[in-house]
Amino acid sequence: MSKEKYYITTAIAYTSQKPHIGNSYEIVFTDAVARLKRMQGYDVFFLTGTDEHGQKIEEKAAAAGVTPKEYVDDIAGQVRGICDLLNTSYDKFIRTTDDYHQKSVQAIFTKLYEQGDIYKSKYEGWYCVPDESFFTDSQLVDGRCPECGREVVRADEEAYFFKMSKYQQRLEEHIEQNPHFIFPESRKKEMVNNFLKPGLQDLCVSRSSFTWGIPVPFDDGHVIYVWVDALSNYITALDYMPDNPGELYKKYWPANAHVIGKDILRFHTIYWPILLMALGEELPKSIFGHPWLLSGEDKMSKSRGNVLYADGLAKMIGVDGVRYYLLAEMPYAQDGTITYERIFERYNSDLANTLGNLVNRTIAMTQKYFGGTIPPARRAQQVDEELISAALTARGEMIQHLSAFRCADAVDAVMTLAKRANKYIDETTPWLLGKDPAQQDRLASVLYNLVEAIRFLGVLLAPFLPATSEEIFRQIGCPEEFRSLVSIEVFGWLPGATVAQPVPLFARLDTDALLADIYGKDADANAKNEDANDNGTAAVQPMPEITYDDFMRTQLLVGEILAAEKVEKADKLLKLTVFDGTRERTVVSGIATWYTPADLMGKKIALVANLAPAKLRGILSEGMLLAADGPDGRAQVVFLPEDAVPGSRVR
RNA sequence: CGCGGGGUGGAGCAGUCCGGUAGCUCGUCGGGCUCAUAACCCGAAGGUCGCAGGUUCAAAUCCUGUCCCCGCAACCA
Repeated sequence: MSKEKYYITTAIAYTSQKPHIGNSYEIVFTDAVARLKRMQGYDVFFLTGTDEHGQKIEEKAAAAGVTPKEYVDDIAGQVRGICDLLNTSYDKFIRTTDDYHQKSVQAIFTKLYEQGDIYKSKYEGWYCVPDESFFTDSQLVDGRCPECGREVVRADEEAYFFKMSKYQQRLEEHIEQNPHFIFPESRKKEMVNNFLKPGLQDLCVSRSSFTWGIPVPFDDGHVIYVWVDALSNYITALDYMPDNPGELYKKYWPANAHVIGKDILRFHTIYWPILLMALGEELPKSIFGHPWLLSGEDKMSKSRGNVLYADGLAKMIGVDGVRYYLLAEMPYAQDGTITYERIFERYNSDLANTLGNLVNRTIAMTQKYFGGTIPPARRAQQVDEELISAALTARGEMIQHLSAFRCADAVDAVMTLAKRANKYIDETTPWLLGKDPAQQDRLASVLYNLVEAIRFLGVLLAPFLPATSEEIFRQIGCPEEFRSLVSIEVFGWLPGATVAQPVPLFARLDTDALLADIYGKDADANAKNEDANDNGTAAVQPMPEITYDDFMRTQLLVGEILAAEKVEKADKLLKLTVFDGTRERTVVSGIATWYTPADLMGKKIALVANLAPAKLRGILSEGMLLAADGPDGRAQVVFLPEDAVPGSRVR
């Protein structure tokens, strides 16, 4: 009898930089689901990997002075290292630079081209010959090149397009007929209302402006753009080739679930299904757009210095500590937050106090009263029933919630059992029973029930905290055959128990000391401008050294702000009139969130005077002003002394 | 009126689809216990469920309006 298959994937991580804890959430979450499915007896295939092409990587590699391949090898190694560190049970790690993937993507592209779904067309625009650049109507300044002000000509560039509109109706029908295709529900609405209803445009699926990508096989100078390349990983990983799918593909496709971030929902719920339709393949069963993990109130970003990394955190609270936080704390459909305070609080109260202490005290009592082995003679009482019922309830709820991807609820269901077991100890007062020789049978019964409840916890925690689960089994002396989901269908299947010496599962954290240490280090690191990677905070990326002459190519001048006004229909933009010592110029700056025009009137600022002009929201901006990133990502304009002379050089 | 999400005791969340005692975790205060990792158990205080109307016997929940926050899009040179 062959097992039912279950194919689940994460998105592939973009290898432009080391993934932070928010990125790691996705694979840990997916891992929990995959582990549950395996426990339920499914034949699971769990895929993750890296997306390694594109212009951004080409640029980053160049800046770092290495080849793109060297660059992505390094980052992909880090991504995989974090997946391993976090003890995730992926079956395959795909890289879009893998040979088989590239070949398959080329074959897919070719097939779509040959059947007419991809066609070559022209990207039309205004072309500035000296600058070799294209511009759209809205980018032009008075009909001229925004870069150099010269004449532009109508020109076009060749590119490949995918006929999205052809499949639009079929996709709409599919979404309607399969209510669980996109979830949570609110995300589905977003996709349908924002993108499907207004109508799909044909999608440009090739680029010729950079070379770090999979070449279009029949047309030099074009590379396949990210949509066809990255999305296809879900099938190329299964040895898919058009018209000749491999064994893995036949076995596992269609995917049961694509787990992805809410930011890339559009690509997965619209482009990807249409691509599959065009290939004549089945669509994935469901696509889950998970929320984001925010650092405090904000998105994690290096410039804000609020980035946390899985490895740094794991050093402080262990791998399962990190996993626990992610799995227990993230809401189902809303963004979650992470701060050191919350991490430590959660760890202490749930893992150390509720769970760890329960296991510890139970085992310690078993040792103390029975030398580690619970005697067979027992006597049950009414109070036992509540514990037993709580254990069975926890099993059902954990499975139900995690199957519905409501991970925090699933974890909560398990912890509820741990709390109930702690209460049971209070109700049964084994330390009193221990003093009464006549109560030996009852004491044995109480301790047995506790060990059995802990065995339930061990099984139920396995999807979330695999290492802790193992350790629990070891300490209560639970044999292999009593560690399965099936083995906890009935309370009391464990015949007896001989426990090991108690070892605390999770040492309590000295929160104050840790926080003091962290913030102390942070302050240090900021002061010295050092890489503070190790303690889980942001790293400052070193940049290549430049010469004095390099620096002096930037013409920094003292500018005086003569006038300022908000730009209409742009939340963040202020239009400034700046006197540079010679003339007045217009500078558009994205600081309206933090500064009102009145804040800036008459102020002296550092103006980058020889910056190429650019058109922002229809206004030509001639230069920029210097600002720093403050706390919370706020911009802090660098104001110069009031008596600074406009036009004088800043250096 | 570009699209969407959210405002529930000090903090973080659930409940809203299918109206009917406002629930959970943390924190605070008081008590209990001593097996255990100053852990565990019990109890209490604390909320007019953003605001204003409406429907209803009854509204956190349905309807209308309004304020505020957050994403996306636009846009940070």
